[in-house]
Amino acid sequence: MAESMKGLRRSHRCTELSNSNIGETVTVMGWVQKRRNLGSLIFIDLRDRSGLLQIVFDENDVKTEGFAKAETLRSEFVIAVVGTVSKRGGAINDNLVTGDIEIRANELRILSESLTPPFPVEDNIDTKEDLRLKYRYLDLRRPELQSNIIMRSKAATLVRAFLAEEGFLEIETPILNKSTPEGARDYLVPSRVHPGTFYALPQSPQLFKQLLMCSGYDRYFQIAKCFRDEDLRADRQPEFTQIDMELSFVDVDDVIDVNERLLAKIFSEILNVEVKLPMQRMTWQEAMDRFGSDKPDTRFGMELINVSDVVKDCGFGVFTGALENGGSVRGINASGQGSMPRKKIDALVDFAKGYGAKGLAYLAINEDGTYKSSFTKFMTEEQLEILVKAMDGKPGDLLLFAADKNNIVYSVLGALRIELAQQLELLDKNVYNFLWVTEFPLFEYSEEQNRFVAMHHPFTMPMEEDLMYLESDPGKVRAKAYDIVLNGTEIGGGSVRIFQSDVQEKMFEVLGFNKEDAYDRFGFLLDAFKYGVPPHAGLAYGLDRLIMLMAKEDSIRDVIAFPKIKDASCLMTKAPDVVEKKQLDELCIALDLPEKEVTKE
RNA sequence: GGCCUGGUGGCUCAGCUGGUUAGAGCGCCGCCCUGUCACGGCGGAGGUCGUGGGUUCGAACCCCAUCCGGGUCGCCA
Repeated sequence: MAESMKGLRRSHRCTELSNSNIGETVTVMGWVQKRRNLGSLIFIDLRDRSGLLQIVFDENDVKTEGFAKAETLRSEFVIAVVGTVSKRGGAINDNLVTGDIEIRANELRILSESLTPPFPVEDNIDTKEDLRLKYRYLDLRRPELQSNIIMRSKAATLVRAFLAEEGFLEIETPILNKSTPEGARDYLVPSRVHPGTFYALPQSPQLFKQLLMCSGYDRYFQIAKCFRDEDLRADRQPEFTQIDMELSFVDVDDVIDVNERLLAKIFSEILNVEVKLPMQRMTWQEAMDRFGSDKPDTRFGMELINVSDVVKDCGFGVFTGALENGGSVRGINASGQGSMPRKKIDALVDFAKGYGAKGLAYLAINEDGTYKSSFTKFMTEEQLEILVKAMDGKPGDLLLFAADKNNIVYSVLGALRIELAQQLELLDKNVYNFLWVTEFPLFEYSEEQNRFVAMHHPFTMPMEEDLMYLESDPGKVRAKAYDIVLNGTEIGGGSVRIFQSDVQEKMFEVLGFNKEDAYDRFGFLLDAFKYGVPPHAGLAYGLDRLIMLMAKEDSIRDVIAFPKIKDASCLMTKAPDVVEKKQLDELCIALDLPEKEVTKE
């Protein structure tokens, strides 16, 4: 019995009304949040994206028929109400923006009825996420998600306005692309016109934005959808959004400068947080040495301390063995945690093993200055004392040590540091610590592939002073690459690009591509570089992660309208799904599946 | 692919070492109620304990398998 809204026009959103409108006749439309039926007086909280507004139905105002209709109202019905803005007849509700007014209804129309929703449409973190995602359209009605989505929209608008002001042009790049060899797995799209061939969805607009620089567009940006067919995480979705930009005739500092001002603008306008500029910077090596991470969370201390020199002659084989294998021994001081129960320490040891450690050595300093430790018996009193001193250990502290190859030590202690901070509740979501991490290594060695691979991507410019090592000692070469880190999350990254073909060719050599391979894959870019290419550099943000942190959420799913679950499927639409055989035939695709039948006739 | 964790009315949970009829709050339905806003009062409905198998006199609970979520490692240039 849905009614028409014919003849009515919404005059205000719920919270656009205030006591300055008292006496006015208005028309409001929205969803029934809640009804309170007192018998011959019915209160409704009306909800729209702006908030809540109380409607009161009194038979004297709304007539017998209208009142009877009001009695049938239930949660999530969509209604239109014509009535008079009035001062509240009862007490003021301080919890509502509109808590001092109400609408006395003269006319009610039920525009749409609703089933009882499967979960309450209110801020409520308890409902299981799979249910919320199955009914995402209801979940999205909740104020928390509405405010996240609205914040996201505001941020996008600000980005566009700011970058336009700075002379950037917004240019779209193709979604149907050529598959790239390195990097993440591509999502593939079969070509009907060219059977047996596939487009790839973009992992980022990287090559196109470089070409735009070649074409003279100077300063480009795009709020771009990107796709990577890899496993999901709380902060990783198979499709996500980048704020992507590229600039010509610039170097590292130019990119950093414009982006610091962009971030400051967004945080100021949306969160009213004033970001101090310039932001802190740190080289990759310093970040690893101090925090065991290339995206350090600088909201708390507990920094790594290298004690390799202190323990090099001790009797503890775990320590000396690691050093003999070219590794290191490092520790963190969980100050004040010396009385941590054995069970909890054991859990930390298990945690460390999850990151590749063979174990985790600990030393608790009791309040009386004595030690409780997993390795005291291997070291002399004097050696222990020097170690404790190196760690700045005080009574009541807990020292944790990892001994292994450097990359394992870094990753174990880096992760442990975050884990402890979480346990100790040291992470304040109201604090925003920005950090630029610079001078990343150009390559990392892949044990699996037995060769160097690009840490950022193969078009990243080496630092001038390291160019001489490009062939002789690639592992030593640092890149003009930078990440922007916020509270331990990488929210963006970029680099200065190679624009000289001889450097680019050397780069490909180190990566193990021969000239033909390189041309086959990136020939269009290499050719473009032959016709006049400006020095250029760029950066891309993960918009989802940025908004997640601004909204103080723990998952990017809470800032994406229609996210996918862990297995990359959508609980609401059931994508991905099988397709009709006819569609496959047209694409000349035959399936060769392990088991299940997958095609519906 | 590995590890950790969860699945009990619509929702959120409790349910002891395996023991009688599986409970609570909220929600839902009906009746009453003129100032509620966590409205109130009275009454009521609603459960294959994710699924399949096993152990047992007896299984929500133990075992095996499996399905569905979440976190994480690998992976993500």
